[in-house]
Amino acid sequence: MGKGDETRIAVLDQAVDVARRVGLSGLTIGSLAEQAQLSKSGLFGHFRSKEALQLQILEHARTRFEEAVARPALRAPRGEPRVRELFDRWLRWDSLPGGCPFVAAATEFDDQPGAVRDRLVRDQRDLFDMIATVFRTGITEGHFREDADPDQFAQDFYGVILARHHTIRLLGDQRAEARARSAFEALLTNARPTPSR
Amino acid sequence: MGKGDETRIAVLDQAVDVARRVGLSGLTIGSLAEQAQLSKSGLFGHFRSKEALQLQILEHARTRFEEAVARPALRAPRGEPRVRELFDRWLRWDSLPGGCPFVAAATEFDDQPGAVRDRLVRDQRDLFDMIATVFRTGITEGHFREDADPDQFAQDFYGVILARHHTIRLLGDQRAEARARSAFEALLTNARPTPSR
DNA sequence: GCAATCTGCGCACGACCGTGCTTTTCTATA
DNA sequence: TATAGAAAAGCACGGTCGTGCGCAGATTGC
Repeated sequence: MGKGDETRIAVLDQAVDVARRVGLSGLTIGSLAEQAQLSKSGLFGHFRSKEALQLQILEHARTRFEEAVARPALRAPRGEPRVRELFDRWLRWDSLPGGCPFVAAATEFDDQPGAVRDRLVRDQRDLFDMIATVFRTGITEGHFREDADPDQFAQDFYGVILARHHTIRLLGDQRAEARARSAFEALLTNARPTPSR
Repeated sequence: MGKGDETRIAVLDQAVDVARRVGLSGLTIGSLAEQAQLSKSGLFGHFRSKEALQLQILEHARTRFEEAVARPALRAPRGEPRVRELFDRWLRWDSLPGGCPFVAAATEFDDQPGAVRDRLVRDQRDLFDMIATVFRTGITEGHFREDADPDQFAQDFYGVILARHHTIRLLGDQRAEARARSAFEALLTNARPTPSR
């Protein structure tokens, strides 16, 4: 890895953090260069356009997410423990300063067609698929009902995270954390097989 | 109401629609003027700054929300019917082109201190309080358990709406609507008194 | 250790931003 | 209908945005 890639990655690291706070369009090349102690054109040279920069930021964020949330969760035992681990790590990921960058980006770009949006859609779809897949391991393990709907669970799961995200970030209400966990427990309870009597 | 107020309100009407799509900062005075068939300075004259414009947009959006969602819902019978009516109307409100403007604004400003954010916080808090209050009528009516937590319900309620918002707007998955309704039913079921056996 | 390539800087550009000031056009009232 | 006042336009400003070009210095492969 040459010097070029080195600084490019350093820039992306910072950029992801900035994107958490101000989003992908709020982010400006000038201010990013300042933070990275680079000239505007010096930084710009590494990416050929702002859109390319935004795409690389998304890619970088995804890598980070996989390292911090997805991959470790998949190492937990199949079924409910894995679902729990996923939820737990997701909350921690969303608790980093600025919150989950995908949430910010999704709200920004859901009405702006283009390559960034396309990429975002792909990532979001993968996220949902992952939740559903992890949930399915719980069905085959007998932790959850046979007739439970993994896609329904995925959407509900994400809703719990989003509600906590909004409540904590905007209202600053720390009790949102406990409520999210409580909502998650309710989700699991509803998914479990009804005890045969 | 003189001519001034007339056009000011017409501008705000359009501005709320634009804000749904691009948010409060994405919105620009120039493009807004073009849409309203006004000169940039002509439009600007009605608001003394962009921040003032953003604040008035929020106020206008809130008025619209109250007309379309809050007030009509409060006319439904106390308890579960009222909760249902609230949910139903909320979904319809979020289904307008661009989605709920508060969701967009909240994500934009949750990290940008200032008057806009302050206003947003107030509105969001009122929203949550309203949900909780409506839910409480269900407790006193005996539709919901005595020990149910209205604040928990409010956060869960909002989570269902947010998850649908994201899934439909970004992924374009129309099944999200049905899943949201299903999640809402589960919320209600969990809140009902356990049948005495 | 030299040469070639790569990295970063300085500078400038055109576009658009929010915002004022001045002038023209419209509106409402006496 | 004349006129005071409101509404809108015209124009210009300083600033910042993304982007391009040419050059100096650093890095790297032989």
